[in-house]
Amino acid sequence: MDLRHLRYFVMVAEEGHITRAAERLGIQQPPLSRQISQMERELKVQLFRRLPRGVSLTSAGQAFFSEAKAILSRLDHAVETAQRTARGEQGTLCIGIAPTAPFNPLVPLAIRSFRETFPRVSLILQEGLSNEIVGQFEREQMDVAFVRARQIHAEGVSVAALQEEPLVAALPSRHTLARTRTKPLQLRSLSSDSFIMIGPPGTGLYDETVAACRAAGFVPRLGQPAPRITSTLGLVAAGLGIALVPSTLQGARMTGVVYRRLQDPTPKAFLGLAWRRSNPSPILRNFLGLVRGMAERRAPEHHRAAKTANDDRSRT
Amino acid sequence: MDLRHLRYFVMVAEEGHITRAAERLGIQQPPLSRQISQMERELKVQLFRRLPRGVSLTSAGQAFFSEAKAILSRLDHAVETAQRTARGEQGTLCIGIAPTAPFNPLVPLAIRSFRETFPRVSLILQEGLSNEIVGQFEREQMDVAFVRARQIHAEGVSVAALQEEPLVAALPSRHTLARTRTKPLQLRSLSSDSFIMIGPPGTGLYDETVAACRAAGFVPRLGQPAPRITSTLGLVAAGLGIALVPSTLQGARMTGVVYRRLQDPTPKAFLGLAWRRSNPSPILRNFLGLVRGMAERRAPEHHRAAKTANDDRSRT
DNA sequence: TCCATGCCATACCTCAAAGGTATCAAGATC
DNA sequence: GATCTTGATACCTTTGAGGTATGGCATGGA
Repeated sequence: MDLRHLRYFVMVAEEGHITRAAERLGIQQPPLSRQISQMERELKVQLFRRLPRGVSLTSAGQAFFSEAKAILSRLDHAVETAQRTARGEQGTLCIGIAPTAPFNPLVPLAIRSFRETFPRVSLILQEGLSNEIVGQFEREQMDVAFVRARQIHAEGVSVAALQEEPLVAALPSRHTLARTRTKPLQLRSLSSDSFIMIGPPGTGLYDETVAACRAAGFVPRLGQPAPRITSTLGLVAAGLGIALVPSTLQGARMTGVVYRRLQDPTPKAFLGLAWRRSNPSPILRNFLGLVRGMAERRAPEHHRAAKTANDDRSRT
Repeated sequence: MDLRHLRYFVMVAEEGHITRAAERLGIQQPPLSRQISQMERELKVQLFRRLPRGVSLTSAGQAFFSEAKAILSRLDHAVETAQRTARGEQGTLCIGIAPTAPFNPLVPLAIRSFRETFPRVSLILQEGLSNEIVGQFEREQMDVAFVRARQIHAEGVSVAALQEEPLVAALPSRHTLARTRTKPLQLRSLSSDSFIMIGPPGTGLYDETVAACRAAGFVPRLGQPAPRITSTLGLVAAGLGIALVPSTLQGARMTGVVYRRLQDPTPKAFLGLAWRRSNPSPILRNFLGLVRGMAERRAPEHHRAAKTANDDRSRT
C-alpha cells in the first residue's frame, strides 16, 4: 500500500463521493475508483458501500478512516519536525557554564535570547569547570560551553573568545588594602597574601591568576582551594586569603568582601565559548552564531583580536 | 512522498548502510540510493551523512526516523483493526435486554460466550422494555435486543424466537392458592385477583398475560403497575396482587412470594432477539449467529416452528 | 606512492502501474 | 420510459521505480 492510497481513501471518505473526491484530488474519476477498489482488494476489507448516490464507509472503513487521517497528519508533523530539526529550531542543546561565567551579563543574555529565538529547543544547562567540561566534550555529552579557559585540551574542541574582562582583587574588608577603594591596586602589593583559587590548575581563572602574578613579578602563595565561587568569596570574607576574580563578579556583593581594581597592566579574565568542531548539530550552529554575534555587537573592537582556538584550523 | 520511501528510509537508517539495506529490501543499491536522495530533496532535509563506510543519520534524520517507524507500525495496526472490524471482531455492540430476560440462562450464557469469542468487542448492555427499545432501534442507538415481545413495531426490525418458556403464577405466600404447591393451578381460579403488570400495554409480558387470561375466559383485573420486575415481586409479596412471570423467574426467590405452575394449556412467555435488518454491522452478524446457534442447540425442536419476524421478508 | 577495496552516486534502459479518455451499467428522478 | 447521476470497465499513454553498468571518492595495506 501507498500513501497515495491513504490520501485518496481519506478524500473519498470525507466526500462520500468518488467523482467529487477525484475532482478535489485533481485526477479523474476512473483512476480513483480503481485505486480504491485495489486498496480494498489489498487489505481484503470492504471499506465503502456503493450507494445509488455516492459511497459510504463500512464500519471497517470508519475504523480505518480515523487511523488513516491520524497517520497522514502524523506524517506531516514528522516532516515538519525533521525540517525544524535540520534548521536547528528543535531538539536539545547541552550547555556547560563555568561557575563564574553567569555573572557576566553576556551569558544570561545570550541564553535568554536563544530561548526566545528557538523556543522549541530544550536547553540543558550544566555548571562545570574547564577541566570537567573536557571529559563531557569527549564523551559527546556536551554541545557547547561558556568557559574561562583560553584553551580546552580535548581533541577537536575550539574556543572562541567572547569577552576579556578585567580581573579585580577580592579582599577581606579588614584587609589593610581594603580601605582606599577608589585607587587601583598594585598587584605586587598582594604578593604576601594567600590566594584562594577556584578549582585545580588547568582551569581558566587559576591559570589567569598565576600568570598575572608571574607578570607582576611574584609567585602567588596558594591558600585554601575552593570548589565554587561562592565558597571562594566566603573564604575571602573569613579572612583566609584574597582572590582575583572577573570584574563582573562585583555584582555578587558579599558582606566582608571588598573589590579593588588593579593597576595597569590590568590582568584579564577570559570568557569564551567552546564546542566540538566535528559536532554537526544545527542547533549548535545557531547557538554559536547567536552568541558570537551578540559578543561582537557588545565589544566589536576587542573581538577580532581576541578570537582564538586551541589549534590552527580554527574555522568551525 | 510514499510509504515505500518511509520503509526504505527506516531500513537504511537501521542498517547504516545503503548496500546492505538494499539487499535486505530485495532491491539493488542504485535505486535505493536514488530513493533516499529523492526523499531528501522532497523534504528539503538532509537525512543522512555520507561517510566513507556507510551512512549515518543526521539529527533531523534521527527525529524523522523515530516518527517514521511509529507511522509504519501504526499503519500495520490500522490495517489489522480494519480487518478485525470487517470480521466483526472489534468494535462496539449495543445490546438491549428486557428486564425479565436475564433470568433465562440463555441470555447471560450468550453474552458471556460472545465476550469470550470476541474479546475486542466492547458490549454496551442496556435494560429496557420492548416499547422503549423501539425508539432506540429507530434512532440506531441499539444493535440488538433480547425482548419478550413477539414483534417490535418499528420499520425493518426483525425478531427471531429464541425460546418459549411457561408462564407461572407468582402469588403472595398468604394467598389461598399458595398452599398446594405441587399441583398445577387453573389460570381461571385467579380471575378475581389483581394482576401486577410490568410496563404498559405493548410490552411482551403485558400482552402475553392479557392473552392468557382471555384464553382462560376472563379479563384480568389490573392492579398497581410496576416499572421493574423486582418491584413487581415486591408488590406481590406485599399482597397487592399476583403476576404471571416466565418460569425462569423462579430463580429470583423472594420471601413472601410463591410460584405455582399453571395447567394446560400452559400460557407461554416468549424470548426473542430483535435487530434492524438493514444494520450491516458484522459484529451484529456474529452476535446473531452465535445466539441463534446457541438457542437452536438448547431447543432444536422448538426453534424452527417458533421462528418469526414482524414482516414477511424475514431473512436477516 | 600506488593499487585494491568498499560504498555511494550517476547514466541509461526496461517495464509495471498510475492516470487519462471513452464508454458501460445500475439506480434514481421526473 | 427518458434522462441524469455515479461508479465500474476497457484500453491507451506516460510517469517513475527498479535493473545494469560504471564512475568517483575515501580508506588501508604493500
